[in-house]
Amino acid sequence: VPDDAPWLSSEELRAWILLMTLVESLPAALDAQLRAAAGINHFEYQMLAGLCDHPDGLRMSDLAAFATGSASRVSHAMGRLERRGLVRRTPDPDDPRAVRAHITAEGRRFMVEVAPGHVREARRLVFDVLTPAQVGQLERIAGRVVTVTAPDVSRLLREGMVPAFDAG
Amino acid sequence: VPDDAPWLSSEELRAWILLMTLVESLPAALDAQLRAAAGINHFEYQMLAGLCDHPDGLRMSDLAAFATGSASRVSHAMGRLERRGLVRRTPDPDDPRAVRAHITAEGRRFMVEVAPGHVREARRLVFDVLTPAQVGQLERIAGRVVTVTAPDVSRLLREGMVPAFDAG
DNA sequence: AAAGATTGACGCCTCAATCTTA
DNA sequence: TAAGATTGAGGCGTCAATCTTT
Repeated sequence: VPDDAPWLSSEELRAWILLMTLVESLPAALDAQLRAAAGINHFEYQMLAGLCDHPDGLRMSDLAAFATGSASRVSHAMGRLERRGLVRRTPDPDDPRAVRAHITAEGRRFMVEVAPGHVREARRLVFDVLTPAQVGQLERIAGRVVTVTAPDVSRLLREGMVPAFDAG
Repeated sequence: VPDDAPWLSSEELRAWILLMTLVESLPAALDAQLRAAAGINHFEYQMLAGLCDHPDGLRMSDLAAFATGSASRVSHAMGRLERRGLVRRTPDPDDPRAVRAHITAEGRRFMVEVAPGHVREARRLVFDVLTPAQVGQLERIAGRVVTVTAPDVSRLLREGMVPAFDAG
């Protein structure tokens, strides 16, 4: 396998091992905090955060792109959140085939309660251990990789759809 | 919430969104490639890679630390791989309570076949889109975060236990 | 045919309970 | 009591099938 770079250099290998450890352990840590504090996982949090920023609701397919999940996954998760009264589904006014997802008043209260603890956890796990320069490097590195692993999200972000829960 | 930095700056937020997209999409992409090519997931691959580098086998608990998973997860995964003839379990010669996991000859042939495609995928998704400088930045950034999210792995790596499958 | 969405079966992982040996 | 490991139940996500509307 001559041209095709059969294996990684020792530097690449160290980076790879640490990256694999990161992508395995960081979601686990975020899930653990949210599960203990609020009984939801990080995917459900992202969905709620996205819905918080869209008072008119989001179509299920847009919510799926937004939270980086399949249509099926979003549908199942919406069912769980709906049972808890945190979200609501209505027909889409524009397209009769589509369904529009909304956050409820109770869901909003829930997020106001949960978000600060989650943000603290994000700081503790990531930003507190990085320098400002490293935060910039991380943004560019993750941006490059995501271009390949999640091109649709990459495009959404480049087009200015910035999904942020503003906690206030 | 004055002192406690209630939310993220816009730079931190961009980095966070991209990082979340990364940790969600990269494992999914690696799982997809391995599942299509070899019928295993990335966690099972990591276990097999670790066992490849240890001809005398590894205790289950060491294998768990190594692959960043719980004892239960490793036990279930070993059961699946054992059914396919890729690994073997023997009593540990030193500690009668412990179990030692080994890769079989068939498992070794399997990895020789599967590893190149997986490495190509790692290159395609990560290293091909990063500069050498960014690979170094990534190593340091991931190393910092992992210190918090997976301190045990961090310690193992610092102590020189470098788990690499050398493909040859 | 194809887009938007849902459903149920199956697979993997977590959690708590259990077993064995120290 | 605790360490090492296994087991089974239950939860979440994937996949394929399905339904409706265009």
